[in-house]
Amino acid sequence: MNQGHPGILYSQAFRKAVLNVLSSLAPEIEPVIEVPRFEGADLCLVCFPIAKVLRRPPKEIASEIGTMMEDDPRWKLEAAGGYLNCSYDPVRYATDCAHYLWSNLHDLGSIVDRPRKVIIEHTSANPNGPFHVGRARNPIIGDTLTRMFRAAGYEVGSQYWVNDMGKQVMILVWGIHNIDPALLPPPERDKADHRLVSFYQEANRRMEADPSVELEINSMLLHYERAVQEGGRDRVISGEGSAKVKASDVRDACESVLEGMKGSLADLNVFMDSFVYESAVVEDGKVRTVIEGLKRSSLCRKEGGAYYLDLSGILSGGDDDRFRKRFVFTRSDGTALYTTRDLAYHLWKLNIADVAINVLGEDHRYQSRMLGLALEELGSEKVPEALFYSFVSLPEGKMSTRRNKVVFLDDLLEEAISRARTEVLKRRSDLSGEEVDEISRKVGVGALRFNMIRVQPEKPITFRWEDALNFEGASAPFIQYSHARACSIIRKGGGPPPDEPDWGSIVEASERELLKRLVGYPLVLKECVSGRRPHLMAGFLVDCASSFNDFYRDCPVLLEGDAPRRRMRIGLCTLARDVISDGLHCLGIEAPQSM
RNA sequence: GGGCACGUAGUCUAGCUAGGACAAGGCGACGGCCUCCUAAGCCGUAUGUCAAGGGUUCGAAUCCCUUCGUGCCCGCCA
Repeated sequence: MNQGHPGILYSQAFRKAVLNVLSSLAPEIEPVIEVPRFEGADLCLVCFPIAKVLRRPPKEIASEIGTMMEDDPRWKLEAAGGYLNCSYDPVRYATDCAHYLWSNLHDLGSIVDRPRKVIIEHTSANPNGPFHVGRARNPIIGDTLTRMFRAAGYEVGSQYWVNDMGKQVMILVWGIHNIDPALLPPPERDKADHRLVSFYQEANRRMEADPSVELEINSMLLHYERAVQEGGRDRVISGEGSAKVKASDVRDACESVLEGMKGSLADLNVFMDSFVYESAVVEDGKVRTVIEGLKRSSLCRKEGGAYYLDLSGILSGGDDDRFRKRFVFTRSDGTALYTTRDLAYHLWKLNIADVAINVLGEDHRYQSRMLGLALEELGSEKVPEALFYSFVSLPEGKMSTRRNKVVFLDDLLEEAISRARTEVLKRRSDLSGEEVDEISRKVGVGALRFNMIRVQPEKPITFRWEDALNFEGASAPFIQYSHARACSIIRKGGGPPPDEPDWGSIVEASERELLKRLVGYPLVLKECVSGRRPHLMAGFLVDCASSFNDFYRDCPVLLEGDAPRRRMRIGLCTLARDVISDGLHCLGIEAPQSM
């Protein structure tokens, strides 16, 4: 795992050298060594803390430590202000970076030596209609994280927790069985989720207008839960006055809508490893077991017939009676709630994984905290981690499926791909129709995913078409373009060098900068994974592409007359190509060979 | 009422977890670069009380406190 990474090796060596001198000067001090912001040095020793202990000027200490340190062929030292700057020998370091990358090209990401089982739950949107852009960050963050864990060597599975027992779904089911399709507007897309969402929307309208509809839906919900609990999937759950609905129809409806939703995910290069249905944890008795367990808790209280955990001693905040801190886990009629089923699911999940990560909208913060507390109360030694994201909003405000004030993910994607197509056609007249299609799709999907992942999840995003579909500057196409350029050079240069080139001919600053940049890949991936900060990869790849563009500008490859140097530069292109395509792969963005 | 987030140039963001040298990019604006490996690129110019105030520190965008603004949540809904 990252053995022999030059960045780590050099900084460890520098620290050791500093420590050697410091042991005689101020043995108790732990030196502060960091990477300086400005260019011109690779590391610096911050001398202010030492100055404070020794009660001498930092500037003086910096130069004194500098002169006391033994000469090392790997670097040059220079005192500046209160800092002792360390600049690596440029050719030596670049050569080491290149050699490291070349030797590890096929397993650059691996950072764990023993696989740990990780389950990442994400998306988990109610199966009642197409995805809208408001929650589009969820599958993108979740899938990106999954890909990164996998690249880093973890054993990882992504799970979609399907809510097939909630009211939203029952509204949809009621609608499908009670509304005449002829009365509905034609669907905007021939896809199950788009076809069926109109039933959901119309059912909502009828429910708001007619209280008896809501009563019927609630009753269906109750009968459905009993049927599932008792294994009676064939049982009729609807009442006298409305169309006959069987328990199994609910699951069928969910699966139909989900088929459509899976299609949207696949279009985004998002693939789930498994779908876990809520009804499954009810059916197999997990929910019942959880309820029994919670009833034994010292925090358990009963009011009416309902049971809850009293969390007022744990959760902070005001104790006004209107804002009770209760984790209710059974209704007075004895039935379970969503949170109870969620708890059962998590208990099972934590049992089969070392780490469980949930990608959740910011509206789930409170609930997620409650869930964690309930798990602890049940004696679970593990609690899921949560990665929260803020919603994508429209310039005019929040999106809502119910009120039909949405941008559908499918529409956004289609627009992105068609916008990409016009860009491709603008530049390339030599491509076949299929090639144009393929490049447009890769660029369109990439632009979309990049835009959603580049921002820290907890920061809000306002959706604007012109930003989302901007193909210039810090964007996926910018990175893909550099990749395509590298591919083109390699192709025209006769393919990647069969053997490791002699890196000794590296002279140009932009060659060295490119290598320094690229060698950061394993470290960035590690930070993305262990810090659960997938957005860092986006910025890193922009930097890589930018460094490659500098190299491209300064260093002709195919026109280079000196054969070893030409080979070395094709080697550099190969390294850049592979690091960029690995990084893009982590982001679920395809790297075109040509564009 | 309370809890939890967020606030960085016209605009969008990085940097904040682990405080360090003049706050880094993108878009937009303006001006340049295709007889040379893909101009989705490159070069240059202009733009900032890092929301405000206080504190800790040799040093604060970063840590602490207060205030303001925005969003989310506080159901025997999911």
